[in-house]
Amino acid sequence: MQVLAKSRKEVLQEFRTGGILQAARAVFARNGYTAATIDEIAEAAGVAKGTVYLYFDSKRELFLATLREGVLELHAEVQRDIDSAASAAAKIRAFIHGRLHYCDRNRDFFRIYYTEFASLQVHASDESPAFQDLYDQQAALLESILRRGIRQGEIRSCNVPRTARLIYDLTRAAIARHVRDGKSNHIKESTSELCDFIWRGIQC
Amino acid sequence: MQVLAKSRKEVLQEFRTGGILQAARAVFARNGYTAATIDEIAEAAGVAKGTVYLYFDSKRELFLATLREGVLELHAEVQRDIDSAASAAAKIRAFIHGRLHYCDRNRDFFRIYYTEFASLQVHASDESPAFQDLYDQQAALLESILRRGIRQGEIRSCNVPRTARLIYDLTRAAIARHVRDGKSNHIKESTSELCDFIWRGIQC
DNA sequence: TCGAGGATTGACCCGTCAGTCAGTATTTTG
DNA sequence: CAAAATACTGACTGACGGGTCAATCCTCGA
Repeated sequence: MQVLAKSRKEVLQEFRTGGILQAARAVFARNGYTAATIDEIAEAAGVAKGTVYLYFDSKRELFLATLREGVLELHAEVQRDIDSAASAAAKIRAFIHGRLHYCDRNRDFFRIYYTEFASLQVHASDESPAFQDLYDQQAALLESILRRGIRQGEIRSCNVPRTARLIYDLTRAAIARHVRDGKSNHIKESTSELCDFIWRGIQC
Repeated sequence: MQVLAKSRKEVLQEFRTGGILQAARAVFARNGYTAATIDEIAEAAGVAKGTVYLYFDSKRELFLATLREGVLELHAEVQRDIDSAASAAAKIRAFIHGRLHYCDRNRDFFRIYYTEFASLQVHASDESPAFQDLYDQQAALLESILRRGIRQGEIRSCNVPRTARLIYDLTRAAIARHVRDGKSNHIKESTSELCDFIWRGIQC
């Protein structure tokens, strides 16, 4: 019964962890990190406060776990979309559309992601490096798309890291508006408009 | 002596208010709203905690006053720059350059502005409307520049409000990188690169 | 110089909440 | 079924910090 017992324990572990993470995501998204309380998260998850601390060491760690979970899932999904696109233009479109699509389905996650990203930009902190790496990795992804596009004559020569950042920033801002305005339709249109802007600029 | 007495009081009022605002700006920028304490701000301003409450009703109000002061000054400066530019391209450049220039000189302000903007985007709050108006007013400024450019054949037809937002977002993101990376030079270059991106896109 | 009125101070009050842990419930094992 | 192990609970603690206010300090006119 050793194997089964262990499996049962694992299942329970996963069940609780998942439930708490889901509750935390909602509460953090609604109130922001500071205003959210462990009591509220515990209640939302249907467990006692103490139980939360059986699965996560601290409020901060719970928050970071919530963030990390979403970021990893987002990145994996977007990566898939990009890989199945051919041209640089299509890959950039996949980058934008994949993100919009994921965040539209996971608005709570995006709220956390967005504010945390902003404060990370501005306040150096201890756990910054870990997330900075995740972000940089995404920027690097865009950079390689751009470089390939330039090499193949699809994209004009430009400062690649800087341009990658601009596209990344534009995408984030576009998602913010989407999430804020609450329209879950029009994702395709938003993507097209944004791609058009990035591609052609505003010049006549 | 009525007039003089009043004037003296006013001078003192202004002196204290200014000192506290300045200290608050630095402390809020360094620690963020929640982690900042009134004790720390009071110490930085060289007054006792109670004195802070003689000039501002609450922590939140002090924060908002700090933010408002900067936003108004920024907007006034940028407005001047835009007014003295002729073409749409020059006005957009003035919009970007003016902001970069101001925030580069007032980095503490920008840190506050940036994080607050992000959380405003995501969490509806009581005092949102007042600041939302300020932001919208800036977006409207950009919109009228765009419309004029389109009318005069300088800019191609596009979704004006959306495009204005994109330019606004790009500018903010560019400043964030500047402030984060700490280079106070290269403002002109950054402006040019950004204008180029907005104008021509990345297409070959 | 005196004292009235205003400005300033900082010790204190009090609500909040992250984190703890002794006790209870549930499951497993022998 | 008893007892050991494991999971869970929620009342409690201690730190923290926003906000207060009685006491003190200054300034200035008489």
